[in-house]
Amino acid sequence: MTTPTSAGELLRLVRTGQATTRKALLTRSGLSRSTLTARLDLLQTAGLLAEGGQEDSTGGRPARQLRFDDRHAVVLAASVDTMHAEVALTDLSGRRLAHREGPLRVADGPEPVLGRIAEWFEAMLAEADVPVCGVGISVPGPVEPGQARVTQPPIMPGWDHYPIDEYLGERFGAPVLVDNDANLMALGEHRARHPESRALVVVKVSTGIGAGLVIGGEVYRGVDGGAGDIGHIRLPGFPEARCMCGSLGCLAAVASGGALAARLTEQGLPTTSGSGVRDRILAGEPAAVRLAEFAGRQVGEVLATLVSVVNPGVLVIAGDLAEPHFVAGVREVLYRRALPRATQSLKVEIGGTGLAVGGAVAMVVESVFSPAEVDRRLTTA
Amino acid sequence: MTTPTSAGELLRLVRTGQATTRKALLTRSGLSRSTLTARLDLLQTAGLLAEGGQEDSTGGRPARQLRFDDRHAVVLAASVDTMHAEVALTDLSGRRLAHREGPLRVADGPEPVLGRIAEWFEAMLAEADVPVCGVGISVPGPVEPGQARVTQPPIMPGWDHYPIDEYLGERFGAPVLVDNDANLMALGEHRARHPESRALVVVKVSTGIGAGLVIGGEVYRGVDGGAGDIGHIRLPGFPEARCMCGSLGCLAAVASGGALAARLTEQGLPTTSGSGVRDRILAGEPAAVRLAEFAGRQVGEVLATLVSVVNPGVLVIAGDLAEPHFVAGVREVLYRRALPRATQSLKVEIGGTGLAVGGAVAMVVESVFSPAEVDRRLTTA
DNA sequence: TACTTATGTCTTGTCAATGGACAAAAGTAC
DNA sequence: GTACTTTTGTCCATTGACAAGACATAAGTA
Repeated sequence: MTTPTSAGELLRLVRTGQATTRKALLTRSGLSRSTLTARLDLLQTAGLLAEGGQEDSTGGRPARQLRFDDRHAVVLAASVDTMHAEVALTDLSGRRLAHREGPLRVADGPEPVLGRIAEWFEAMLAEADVPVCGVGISVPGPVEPGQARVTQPPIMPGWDHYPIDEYLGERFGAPVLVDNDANLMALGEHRARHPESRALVVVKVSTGIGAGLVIGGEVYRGVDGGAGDIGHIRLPGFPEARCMCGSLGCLAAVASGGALAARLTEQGLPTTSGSGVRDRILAGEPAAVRLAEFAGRQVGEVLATLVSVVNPGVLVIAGDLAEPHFVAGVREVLYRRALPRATQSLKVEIGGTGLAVGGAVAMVVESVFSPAEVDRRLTTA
Repeated sequence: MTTPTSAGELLRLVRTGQATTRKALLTRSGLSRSTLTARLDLLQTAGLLAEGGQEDSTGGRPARQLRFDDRHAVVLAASVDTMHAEVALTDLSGRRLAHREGPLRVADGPEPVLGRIAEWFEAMLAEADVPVCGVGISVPGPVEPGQARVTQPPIMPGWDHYPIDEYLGERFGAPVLVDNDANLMALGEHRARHPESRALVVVKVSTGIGAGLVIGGEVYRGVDGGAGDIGHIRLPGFPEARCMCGSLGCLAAVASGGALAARLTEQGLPTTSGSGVRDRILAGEPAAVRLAEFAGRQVGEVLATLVSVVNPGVLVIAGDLAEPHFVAGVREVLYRRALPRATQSLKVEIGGTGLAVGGAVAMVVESVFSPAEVDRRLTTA
């Protein structure tokens, strides 16, 4: 059913901006006009496709633009972080229609956290009365591929195998998708800023350290869903650094926001979290700046290998420590340790905010409006 | 043309062993019997498909087996290594019909080396009179994706951009495909021993050090074709080790066969190449064994990060140094430095011989008999 | 007003594939 | 040897998707 010219595929072409007029779809799909019209009619009556403005005329009648009807449903997305959470109600293009955020301790366990998130969701929904097509949640822990549950999270006590999908699914009557924050940040960054990149890596450095990989346009998870798990690689030379995972000398125990907070506190500058470290760095406190560069270099040691192995086009540093001093440390080691071949066309960037929420929206929209799913709904309806 | 049930796809199902009887193809493809018969007839008259033996009866007429006619053409494959080359004439399943090998210095330049390889090819062809469907060459240097030429090879003087495909293509009247040895070893290992693995890494440790990745069944090359290029990551702690790439402290300058040969020579045990080092290790010479374990640990440092990033199911150590002492060093560091999550289901193995030749054959066969290519030929013929 | 380009809507023909019906082949069970 | 089962081949009418045109509008520019 899902051929390269099925209705679902056509919708994908429009949705991803690869073809936004009937003319473009005609040449791109190779379909005849009659067939194309029939398909588009189906999509339009299903409310998936809408007509937009007009192209500039090239001498004759201007082409009418087609757009994915991104207003006929909304997505609920949430990013749960260690000490903080953020939720958004977006249209299907990821535009934010409403937003909430606030302190929320993931360590309090799933029900308090998800309860608060559900309250936020409901408050946002009260404002706009549109059906919810899906819920996407970003969590700071490992998620088994395809499951909506966290497994053996190091910093999420009480969450192990908690049925996040059931809790939220019953409450909002929509499919619930969950993934790890680094994965979703990578997905969000890819879709929002580097849709053409064949390989992109996001490294999140906050309380912990983790990487997300997007390869060939899809999140790469590895065989056990552990790909990108660089936070607990043991660095040589730090046998005394105790990590919250229980080991000694982990990268996260040396260079994460949590580790730097502890060091600053030792040095008489009480700091409790990665965002506290960030504040001190941004304020220009010398000790914090030195530590940021140091941490950047440590992470850079690992990223040099990562870049040599994966050879990505884009490397994004995100999270609390994603600021110029840290990134300078990363760059310094990266360019010293990795081959020019791997770094010459590499872009190293600082990530924006809201990446995880954006990735969660993308995950939901691409699942709910995948060509196969769209075709299925059109034929059963 | 290439639908999920086209003749080419059917051939692929048979070739990869996913469906080897008409019955199986029927249920698997969902085609009607008439259509399936027509497709199979096409493939049979084109000489691509042959009938094999019979399945065991399940109470009635036993199903006849279908097999890819792996005798109707042959593949010429060659693996060029630094000091040695190996060629094979194989059928389309990769079975060796003839074989040659001998010392051959890649540093002598493309024409002497390719000339000798072409002589071997011709000698082997004289024995069996079957058409050549393609030529596959494995080289110890970087190959631009999709090209049949080496670019800026560190250890192949005179080969830069040499048109290998033209030289051999004119001589044998068949398409010529070229790829890096690590990539082809990974492909060969995947196809021969781990066809189900979703992510497999081969690390070749001989004169140099390089890794090849097979992800989702295909060779992963990264954005610039540099993926797996771990030989010249600079290790901390070896500022004096001069590498043939011109840098200092590269992994290859510390732990490759070439580096160990130099160290052994310094210690009064003259050794010229990686295979010389191998001989001394296998002979149990204490200095060589100690060095092998040392080198294994150094490579293990890098592989710990690789395994954490890629989370492969299989890690194969191949090349001159692929022997138990070296691998013990790798394992020791790997399990100490990487997370259990990444290593618990990881198989660490020692690679067999002839992997690169096997990979070269697979590269050729899969290119020449890809569904798209098969469909194209059936329709034009 | 003439021309150009984009789009919608018919009709008709083509072609691939289905779905049976019928037949034959090649085993097993007794 | 006979009855039954299962696999395979073949023929043919029907279906359904699509292409290819023809024709008609729509909506701009020169």
